[in-house]
Parts: sequence; structure tokens; C-alpha cells
Amino acid sequence: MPPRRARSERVTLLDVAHVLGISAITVSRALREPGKVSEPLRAKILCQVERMGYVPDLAARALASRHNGIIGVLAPALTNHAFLGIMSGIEERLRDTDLRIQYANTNHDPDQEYRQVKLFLSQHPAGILLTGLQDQRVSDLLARAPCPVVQIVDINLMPSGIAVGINHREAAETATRHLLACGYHRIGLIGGSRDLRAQRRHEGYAVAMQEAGLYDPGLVVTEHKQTSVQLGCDLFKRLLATAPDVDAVFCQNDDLALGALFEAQRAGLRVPEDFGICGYNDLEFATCAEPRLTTIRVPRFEMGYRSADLLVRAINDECLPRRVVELSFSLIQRGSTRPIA
Amino acid sequence: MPPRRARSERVTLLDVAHVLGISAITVSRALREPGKVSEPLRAKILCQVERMGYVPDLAARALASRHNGIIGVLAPALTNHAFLGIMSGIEERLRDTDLRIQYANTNHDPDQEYRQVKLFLSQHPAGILLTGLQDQRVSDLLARAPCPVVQIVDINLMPSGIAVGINHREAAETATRHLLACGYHRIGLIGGSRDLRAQRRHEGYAVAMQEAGLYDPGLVVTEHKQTSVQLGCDLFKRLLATAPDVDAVFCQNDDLALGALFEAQRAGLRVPEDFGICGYNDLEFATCAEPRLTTIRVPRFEMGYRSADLLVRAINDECLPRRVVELSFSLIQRGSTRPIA
DNA sequence: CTGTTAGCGCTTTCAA
DNA sequence: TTGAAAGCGCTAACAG
Repeated sequence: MPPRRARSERVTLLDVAHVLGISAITVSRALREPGKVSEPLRAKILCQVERMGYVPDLAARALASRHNGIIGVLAPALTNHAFLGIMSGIEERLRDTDLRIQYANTNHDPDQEYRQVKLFLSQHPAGILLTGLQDQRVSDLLARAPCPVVQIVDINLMPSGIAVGINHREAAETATRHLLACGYHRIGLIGGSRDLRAQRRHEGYAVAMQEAGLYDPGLVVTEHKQTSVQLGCDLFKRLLATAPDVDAVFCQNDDLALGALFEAQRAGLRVPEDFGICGYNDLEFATCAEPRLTTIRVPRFEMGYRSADLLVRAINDECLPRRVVELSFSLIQRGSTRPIA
Repeated sequence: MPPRRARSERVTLLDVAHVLGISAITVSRALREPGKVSEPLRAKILCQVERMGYVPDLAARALASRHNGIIGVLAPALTNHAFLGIMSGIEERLRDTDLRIQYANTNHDPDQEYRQVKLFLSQHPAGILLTGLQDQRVSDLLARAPCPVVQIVDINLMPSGIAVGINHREAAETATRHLLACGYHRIGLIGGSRDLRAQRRHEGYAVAMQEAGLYDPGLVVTEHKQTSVQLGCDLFKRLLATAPDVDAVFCQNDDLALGALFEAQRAGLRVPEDFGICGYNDLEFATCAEPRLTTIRVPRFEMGYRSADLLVRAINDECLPRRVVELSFSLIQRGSTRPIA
């Protein structure tokens, strides 16, 4: 690493201690273990700390105590709308703890995932929370991690460590069966990234269609890209070109569904009369689109909250009642699919 | 901080050095300053490092060298779509450097902003990048920060340090003038949070309307909330109730505009014939909505890239040609406003 | 090019 | 309840 600018004078624990004529460790204890310092002394210390603007040095603390009190959260795409709810849940659970959160982005890239996990680990984190694990090297790294690790995963992956899971395959089956029940027959699938959760959704769709004897690979259009409304438009146009008789579509994410909706409108298709659309995730806008989107709701806030909760318990060395918690999804019927006859 | 689980045996620099019968500092140098170690020795070291699975301890490094090589990025809302482009720009610029990125969320809350900045600072970051600074205490803290700090701000705030800025007021004026030029007269404003950038946009709208002699406070509907499509629906309904003769709306963000569009469709208004909508930010979906959204494009990728670039230069102690870089916006005319006669 | 020494600021352990 | 000593793992500064 190249040289960086010098640090300005930092107020240390020792500085505070000297002024008060006591030892550094007592100041340290006053800050971290209030019970172990007499009340009057503690008040004086706190007051002086405030006056001198002392801020603990986390690097030193981490080096000496083996953890820095930070939870590292790793996500494939921080700006994915679906991550918002998870993030809120995590932050809610950690609000009144002494743990702080830091995020890192993997951009769905296994190499970046590996690098970021190493980066977190090399800072002595209190714990690590990750969504969308992809890389085997990372699993190996985490298996030997010196801190607790919690994953948010697809339940079918049989997570080995502590995890909060969703059954994406079953959810996709439910969505597809719903479209069938609405009377649609030529039901397409459009999807983005081929990550594990997306693959499960694809499987669920295929199972339901095969059961109905209606599966046709020509109805599946995917592209390995971050999902977006724009991608939804593109994939929908391709689907329409490939299979002009398609009469409904299951979209692997609500933003794809919104794109499909716009494109259907441009193509002059009436939704839901001529054409049914079912999304996934129940993102914020699903409830106010015109028509409103039928979709699968995944309890994202709860996923975040529960996973953070498991992590906090593991950090505090509590024994966990269950190491894998499965949460359930639900189908939300709205205006983008026909009422069931 | 409560006790946390013990760390498993960590491989240290000294372990590697012992095995090779050399000193720790040489291993350290081989890793950080390749030029200062002979090639054959360096190869041996790197090989051994790999074999033993040595991972540098960032806490120790930070403590000894005064920075940990991490850029802390602070945002008011990581999951805001508008932040995506900025994030991409930052990551692109930092891709081939030895600097890594970590994000934190302030949730538009000055207290959280203050806490997070302190948290970053207490880890000896190489630099700090922040968007949407709100709190005076934070400014004070950063003025004395031991590392470079770059802000992404509104240009009218006359940023004192290093900054990349946008003139939000002028952008909003441009948007409003465009609606006027399209022949709309009763132009409303809907807006979310009252943060500084939002305030500038409000001002720009007011200036343009006053110039035209058409300003009416009854046409302004805002609510201090994170913007969303849903909020766009709500605010639009309120606007329509307050001022039934409104014939266009300038929305402070594209998600609000999308909500307004949906609600206008539900109200049976034809866009753009009966009603004009102009958004802000040119978010991903603006280009594919039906009709496509007229909006203000802000060079978010470039904002991220340039700000990260300034930061890297400052970290390397280069003198900067300009400490404040102003980037320009542009009006993107699409289908949600009438063609200019 | 390589090594020695001396901390960085904090907390652990043990003692008073 | 308070303190002294030792060191966490690494790198800056200076020698050789």
C-alpha cells in the first residue's frame, strides 16, 4: 500500500487517564464494563472522555480483543430493491445492540464475494451475514471463520451452518399453478440471473407446467443479467416473438413483471383479460401498478430480522433452538391475473 | 462489549517467516512492496503464503500503518435506485486499486450519520466518501478527519472540502420550464424527503413558476418520507383532490413520477394529452414505462467515478486541479409530456 | 536487499 | 475496585 497522509494527533485512552491521574485500563473499563468501576469515578471519566473528544480506536480494540463489534453484511446487489426489506430487518434487530453494520457488494461475482469475505474476516468482525452465497471457496473460508456466520438461502440447498431459508421452488410452483388455475395455458417464464435462487424458481415453474402437461422449453426466456424493468421489456418482446400464442408469463422478479406489463400494453394486449402476469417478491410498486401486480410475497423484513437475531444469539454464545429457520411465502392475487372462475 | 467467541489459530506473518527462516518484515514487504524484495525470495514467500493460507490482519495493519486501505462510503439510503449508478461509478474507479469499499446506511437520520462516520473514522479508513451530508457535527468531525473526505453534494451549498456537485435548483427550473413550454399551466410539484437536494429542487420549481406568474402554493404536495412509487400514488391523489384543475406535475424523483402515472391512468387522464408528467433522475425504468417518462438525467455514474477519483488522488497526496467539480444534468424529453408546439 | 528494534492503542491476565 | 505488565500482528525507521 502506498504511503498515506499522516494522522493528526489522536486522543488516546492514556491521554484521558493521565489527565485524571488514573490508569488506562480503568478508563477502558468505565467505557465497556460500567459495573466494574465505582460510580463517582465512572462519572468523572465519562465527563472527561466527552470533554477531550476521545473516540476509541477500533483497530486497536480489534487487535487486542479479537473482534471489532461490526457485523459484515454481504449482498449480491445492495441496490436491488428486494434487498431493502432484508436490510431494514437486519437494522431493526441490531438497533439497540452495541453491534454496528457494514455492507459490501459482490455484484453477483464469486471472485468479489471471495475477496469481500476475506476483507471482512481480516478485520475481526463480530459476525457475518450473507445472502446469495455462490462460491465454494467462500464456504470453506467461512467454515473456519473465527466468528459466527449466518446465511439467507434457499431451503433446498440444505444449508450446513446457521441459516434462514425460503423454499423458492415451491413458491414458483405456487405461482405457476395459480396462472393455470386462472385459465391461462401457454404460460411463459422470463428470468434474469442464473443464481441459485433463480434456478429454484425455474425448477418450480417447470414442475408445475409438466404436471399440467403444458411444459414447453420454447416458453422460457432468460438472460444472465441483473433484473430490471428494461430487461423485463426485452425478455417479454423476445418471448412474444418466439411464442406468439403465449397467454401469460411468470416473471422471476417484479421489476421484470413491470417491464412485461409495459410491453404488453404497448403490444395492445389487455391485462389480465388477454394476458396474465405474475411477478415475484411483492416489491413496493406491485401494489400500485395499473393494473396491480399479482405476485409472490416473500417475508424479506422477517428474513433480515430473524437472520440478525440468530447471529446475535450465536455471537453471545447462546445455544440456538434451531439452526435453520424456514420462512413461508404467500401468493398475492391482484389485477394482473384473471379472477379464478 | 460482551465477550465473543475465541478466535481459532490464525496464521501470522511471523509463522510464515519462521517456516522460511527469514524475518517477518521481509514477508510483509514481499506482499506490499514487491520491488524491495529479490525476485526468487519473493516467489518463495508468495508460494508459502498461499500454502499456509495466510491472510493479513487488517486491524494490526491499520494500527501500525495508520490506515486500513478501506474507503468508507456513506449513503442516506443504499437501496435507493438513484444510488445504484453512483455506486457503479465508485466501484469502477476503485477496481484496479488496492483500495476496498465498505458501505454504511444513514437512513436519512443525522444521528445515524454521525455514528457511522465515527465508526468509519475509528477504523483508520484510507478515505471517506459521502452523499447527502446533513449534520453540522459531522462536518466538524470530518474537518479534522485524519483521512481525505470527498462529498457528493448540491453545488449551491458551496462545499468547503473536496466535492462533486450538481446544480439541483437549476435542474428543477429546467424541468419546470419545459412543462411550461409544453403548454401546461397548472403545474404541480410532488416531493418526498425534505433533504437539502430536495429543497433545491423545490426552489427551482418555485422560481420558474413565479417567473411565469403561475406559482400557487396549493399546487405543492410533499411529505417527508423516502420516495417510492406508492408515495407517488398517494401524493398524486392528494394533489388531484386539492387542485382538480392541475394539468401537469413535476416529480422530485422518477419513482414518484411512476406512481403519478399509474394514478393518472386510474383517474382516466390521458398522458401526455390531458396531463403532463416530468420526473427526475432518469432511473432505469423511465425509458420503458408506458408512456416513457420525460425526466432530468443526472450523471450518477460519473458522479461516483469522479468523486472516487478525487478521493484516490487525495489519498495519494496529489494536488488536485479543482477541489469542486460541477457536473451537468440534462433534460430527456419522452412521451409523458406533450411535444412542444 | 534484508534485518533489528520499537512501538501503534487497546485489552487480557494476574496481582494488589 | 483499581493497577501493572504483557502482548495482539503488523509496519516505520533505521541499520547493515
